[in-house]
Amino acid sequence: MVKNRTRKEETRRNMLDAASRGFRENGFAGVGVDGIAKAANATSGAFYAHFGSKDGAFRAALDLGLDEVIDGVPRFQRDYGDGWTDAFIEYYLGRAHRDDLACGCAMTSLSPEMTRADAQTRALYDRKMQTIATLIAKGLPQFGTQQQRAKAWAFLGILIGGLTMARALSDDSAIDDVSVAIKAAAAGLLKA
Amino acid sequence: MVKNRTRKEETRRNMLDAASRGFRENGFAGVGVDGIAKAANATSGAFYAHFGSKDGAFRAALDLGLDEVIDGVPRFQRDYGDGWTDAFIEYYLGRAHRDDLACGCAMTSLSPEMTRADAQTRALYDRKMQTIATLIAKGLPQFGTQQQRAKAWAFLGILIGGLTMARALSDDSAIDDVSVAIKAAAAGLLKA
DNA sequence: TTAAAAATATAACGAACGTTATATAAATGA
DNA sequence: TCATTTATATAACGTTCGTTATATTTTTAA
Repeated sequence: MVKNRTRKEETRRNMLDAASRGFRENGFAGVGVDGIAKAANATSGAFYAHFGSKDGAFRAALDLGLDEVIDGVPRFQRDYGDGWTDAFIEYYLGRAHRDDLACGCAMTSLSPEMTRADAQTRALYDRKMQTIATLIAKGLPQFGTQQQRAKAWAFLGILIGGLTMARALSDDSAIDDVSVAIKAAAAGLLKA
Repeated sequence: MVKNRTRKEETRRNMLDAASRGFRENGFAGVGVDGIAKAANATSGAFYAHFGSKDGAFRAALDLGLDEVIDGVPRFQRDYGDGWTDAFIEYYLGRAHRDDLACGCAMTSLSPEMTRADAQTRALYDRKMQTIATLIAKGLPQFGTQQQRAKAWAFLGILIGGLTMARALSDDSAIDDVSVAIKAAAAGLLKA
């Protein structure tokens, strides 16, 4: 029983990993069920047993990806204290995260896909993004909850847009210009 | 000769329009050559005669889409003078632009596709984005060219990320919260 | 050890994919 | 008007798409 549960869950985890990478790198329409299954050393049969549909797998990947943010933000807040936003900005637009298309933040890679997602998936996105905004707002110096929340949304917006733009560019010095500018502006808008 | 040229160019324009809409709404992988051709009341034969490949059509759509920005920014600057940035922000995150997935700004809809585009297309993106940044920087109050350019990049980043997030959300009040917050932050980062 | 159940693999479906080759239609220049 | 060129349509290529049905393997419970 334990062995079975372990084996089954490992297959699922491998496929969820492959789906997460695939959807982030290639978008929902850019990767196929067979491709995801093959990347996880499995087959489409196992894929459908676990996720029911391609949309189901995308939803699971989105769920996991946004949970990584929900887990990550409090970790930054715990590890860096008041300077957590600077550390987070540095990480988010740093080279390592910028270059990691397959495992980077789900907010940047999957948000553009939401306009094409089904209602259930979009509802999930809404809920998780609200949670993320709340977590960020709690970590900002208090100027009243409303202003905190507005700054949290702006913070998310500039990070997502900045990373998207930096990744879209090819020229190294342009990428650097954008990264530096976004970092400064993201820090600045929290202080204002 | 004139009639022929007109007819040919009209077919091309129809297909370029359909490609622009299709790629923005569904992403590069989310729409097919036959679908684009059919949406333009044409066939794949004409498509390949005009664009050579699907990548070629995407490149043409990107080219046109970023040119719309390159034409639009100076128009805002001419029409609104010093207040052009506020007008631009209001337009960019306004309901009409937010809801118009098919014809909205190419920067927001196509930037996420660039990581998967070929080298030629990415080089085109680089060039046009530099042009756009320059146009925006020229319209900002002078604090030295370097700071202007940094602010231009940050301005683009927060608009792209903010619009992406607003479009990704489903709940109307959440969309409103994000839009309001992004508008204020975008205006604020230019004044700082 | 063996029957029952659960997990995974295989095979097949019609449809759509990007692309090429060829056929038809339209426009051009003599 | 009539041959020639150009633009567009049609047909077909092999491949991959998401999904289902069925077969096989693995695990579980007795």
